[in-house]
Amino acid sequence: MNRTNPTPTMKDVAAEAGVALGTVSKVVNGLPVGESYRVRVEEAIKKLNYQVNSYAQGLKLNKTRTVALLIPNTTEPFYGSLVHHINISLLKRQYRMLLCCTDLHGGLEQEYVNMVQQNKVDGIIGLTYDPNLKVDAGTPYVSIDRSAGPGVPCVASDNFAGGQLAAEKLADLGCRKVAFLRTGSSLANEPNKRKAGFENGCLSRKLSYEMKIISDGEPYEEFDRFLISHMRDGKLEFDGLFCVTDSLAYYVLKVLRRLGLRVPEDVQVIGFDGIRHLGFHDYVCSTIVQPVEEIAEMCVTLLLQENMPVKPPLVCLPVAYAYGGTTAEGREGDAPLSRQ
Amino acid sequence: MNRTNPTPTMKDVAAEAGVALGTVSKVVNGLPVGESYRVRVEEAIKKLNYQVNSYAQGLKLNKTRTVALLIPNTTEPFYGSLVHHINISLLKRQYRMLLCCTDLHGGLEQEYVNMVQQNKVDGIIGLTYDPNLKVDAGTPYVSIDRSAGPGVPCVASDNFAGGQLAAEKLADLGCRKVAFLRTGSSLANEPNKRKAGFENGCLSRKLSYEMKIISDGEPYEEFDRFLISHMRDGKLEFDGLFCVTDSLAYYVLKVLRRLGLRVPEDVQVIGFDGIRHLGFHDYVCSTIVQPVEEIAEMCVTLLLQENMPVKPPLVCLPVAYAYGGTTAEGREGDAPLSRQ
DNA sequence: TTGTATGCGTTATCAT
DNA sequence: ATGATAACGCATACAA
Repeated sequence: MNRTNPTPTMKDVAAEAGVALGTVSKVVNGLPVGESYRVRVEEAIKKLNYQVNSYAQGLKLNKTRTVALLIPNTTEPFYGSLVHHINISLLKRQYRMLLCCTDLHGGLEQEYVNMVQQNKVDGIIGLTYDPNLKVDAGTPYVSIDRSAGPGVPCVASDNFAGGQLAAEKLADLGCRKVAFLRTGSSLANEPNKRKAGFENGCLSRKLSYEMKIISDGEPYEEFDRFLISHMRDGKLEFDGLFCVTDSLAYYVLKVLRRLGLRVPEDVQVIGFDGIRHLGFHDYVCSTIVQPVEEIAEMCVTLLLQENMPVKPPLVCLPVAYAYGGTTAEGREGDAPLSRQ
Repeated sequence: MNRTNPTPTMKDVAAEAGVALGTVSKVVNGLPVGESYRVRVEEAIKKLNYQVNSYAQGLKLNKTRTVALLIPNTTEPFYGSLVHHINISLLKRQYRMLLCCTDLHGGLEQEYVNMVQQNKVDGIIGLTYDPNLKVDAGTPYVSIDRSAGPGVPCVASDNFAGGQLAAEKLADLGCRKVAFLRTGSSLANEPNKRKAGFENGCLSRKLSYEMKIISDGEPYEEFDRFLISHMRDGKLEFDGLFCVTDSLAYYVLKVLRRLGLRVPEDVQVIGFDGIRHLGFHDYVCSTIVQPVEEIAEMCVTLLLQENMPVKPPLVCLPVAYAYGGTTAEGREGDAPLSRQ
């Protein structure tokens, strides 16, 4: 009544309750305090609608309950899904999440790291492409899909096993001659292991295979040319294709359609990621599904885990095959989900 | 050298440079200071790798350069796109963004509002569904797609015009009898105006139309039944469909295919949102495109605009039609973009 | 068990 | 123009 304080502080609460400042702090933090005091303080808190100022708290404790997530964007489904699940894992633990989309211009990643470090985040989770990103040693850091140096855990799907699984599936489904199609970043990261896993699977199943790998700048049309060059009398030499992502598979499916090839009758296609159309409809294609939720949870767990003498340098989470209409397989096992 | 301070403070910089604390502050904040002092301070900053502690700054200034974004999720493409562009608009202005995905359980929206208010954000942008969400009067707030009471600007696409445009397009493309299919939240929001706009367009073009509107809990199969009930000898009574979202259009396209109907030959379909497959491939369908980037920019501008005596209660941004393969139209004008 | 006093790192007000 | 000092809101060590 005496003053019209817009946002009440602990001092106001103390005055209102007629107790000392420290007592209020203890009540707020759940420390033992006399019953009668506790009640009075809680009443005052309710009455004034008091909330602790997390900036004052953060300054004092040097802990902010805030984590930054660095990711290229939230428009591509895999990233969007990752962001979503990391956000939920964090919120579950009462942690706030600072989002930094990095792909507007290259080289911005370091800038964001600096920015969030200055903001005193308690940790950083990053899916980044800057090979020599420097994050302060004092800031806990977990990297997704890319090893970021010693001491920094990397969380990823088991990409090697996924590639192998793709080869095995194609073999099981009757393929004799397959191809691996890849595009993407040329720097060392976990998804690159899909290729090695696929090769390994092909070899162990005696599957004859070829590779078409284009690098970042090159146009997707290279794949058109590759496929056309492997056509004989309107038939494709391959009866199975493994695309490094569902996104690429989507493109390739369009090319195949244009070439008059039927999927899966003429050629079977397996992608990677486990993307669903529009977020929750059916799969884009038969695919190796990344365990996005588990990746999210693992990142958060590793990041926030205290007193861990040594953190695992690389955590690979199991992938699974899912039928998505572009393989011969019927619906046993993993049926494609659609809304409802 | 004397002490191994993990993170240097202004005091350390002052000591290093041999100047007073206040001088350092001025240099950091770009206030006028003697040239020789400035140089010495800047050198010390570089040497110690000093960064201002934004928590101390936030406490002092009661400004945090942080905005919270409340959104259902980042897995559905429209939301993902919105998050992305808002993030970019904010980062451009050196603002940080706190992300809160709200759809894990209902009713959590209020909890997040409290949480971020306590975190002293400078503002909140929300795409929310809680009809009686209470945000502190002191916290600037901008709502997307839903009016959130007096004094709170609402930013949305021009949904009415979009609905009308859809009807006009269908009429232009030769449709005689069309239907509007809708599902979604029953509470008052801007997207609901798509229906009124569509009706208006139909009336002005003398298009005969019907509506099929199902509410939140009901299964999508209601649309199957609706369409089947309007079949005559294997032909659909409608030659045009307007779906309230691209997501619904995607579902409906599958139903139509199952029913043996060709799109766009037998029936043309227009959706709403302007979603692209996997984020950057072609459109899901011919569609009314929401200007997501402009919505994002408008939200941020309105939110951060100071000294605005009165903020606009409702801002409607122009939509556009885009060809996406499910209408008769050729590729003139808005061709469907695909990678490359 | 409760109250008091100090300091977290910064900005801003005031003398100098 | 520069330097000392108080205050932002909170937690905590210490005194009562």
